[in-house]
Amino acid sequence: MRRARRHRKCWRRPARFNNRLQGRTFIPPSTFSRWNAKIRILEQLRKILPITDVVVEDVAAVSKKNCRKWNRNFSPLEVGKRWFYASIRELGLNLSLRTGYETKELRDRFGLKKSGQKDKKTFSSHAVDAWAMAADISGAEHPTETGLYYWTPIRVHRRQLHRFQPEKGGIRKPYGGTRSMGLTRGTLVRHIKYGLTYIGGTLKNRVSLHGFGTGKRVTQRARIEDCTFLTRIAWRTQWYAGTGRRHSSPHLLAGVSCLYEDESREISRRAR
DNA sequence: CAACGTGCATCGACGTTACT
DNA sequence: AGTAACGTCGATGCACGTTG
Repeated sequence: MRRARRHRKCWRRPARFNNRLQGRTFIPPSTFSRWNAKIRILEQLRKILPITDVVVEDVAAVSKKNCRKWNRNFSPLEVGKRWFYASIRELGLNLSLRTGYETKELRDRFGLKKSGQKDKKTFSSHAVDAWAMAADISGAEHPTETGLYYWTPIRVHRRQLHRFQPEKGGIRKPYGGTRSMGLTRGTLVRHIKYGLTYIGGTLKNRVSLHGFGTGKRVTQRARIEDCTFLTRIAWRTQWYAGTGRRHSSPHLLAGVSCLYEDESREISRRAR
């Protein structure tokens, strides 16, 4: 399928003759994407917080025996890590590393417990280790916030652009892709009825809208005229309030990212 | 033993269809 | 018009067997 496409004429395709690595190391695209996502989060956080240090739990790669060279130079984890660490330093941040064992010791020192239930979106299952490592650098004594902010990348299907099975008449319907009716998928929108949502797929001159917090499809037949376009987003974000502690500061509403401060202000104003 | 292929289950996204 | 369910597809992870 994709192989066939490679041989087709494609006048939009820009010249690719000058895309050699030129001394840079190769990172597999999927690896790059994952690590780069963390860097982008870091860059966003830096816009609203005075970050000076970054602590990372340095995970040991599963090494293949008798393959020292592979382990060092080719293991996606090793390559990704090296790229990640270098990127952090390039941002002008101090980078510290901790091993998994050190992290556990820190956790014990702070008297914190870790929960293995990763499906529970709680501080103790996802954030303790990060907090303990950060506290080791910053000197914090106990967690003051146990809420969680979830960032989920909005995924679009780019590879398959048509259904595999042709309709009657031999025409394959469009499927996936990054645009719906000329709009970029993932564009944040305010709909007359459904509110803060983002653009998903399309059907018969209508678009699907997905809830900003949950990503759940709320409608499939939204008219474009009913939408106010706000901005393009690459993540959906959701706030999980910590339990057993009241927040002194008015926290953001579920699903409202700090990137869109105007939006959240507007929404909390309405909620009041 | 590592490397690879295969089958299976699961998840989420997408577009269609049936029902109210 | 609104909703729910459905089938298809891509992505992923796992267990298992085969190969060299």
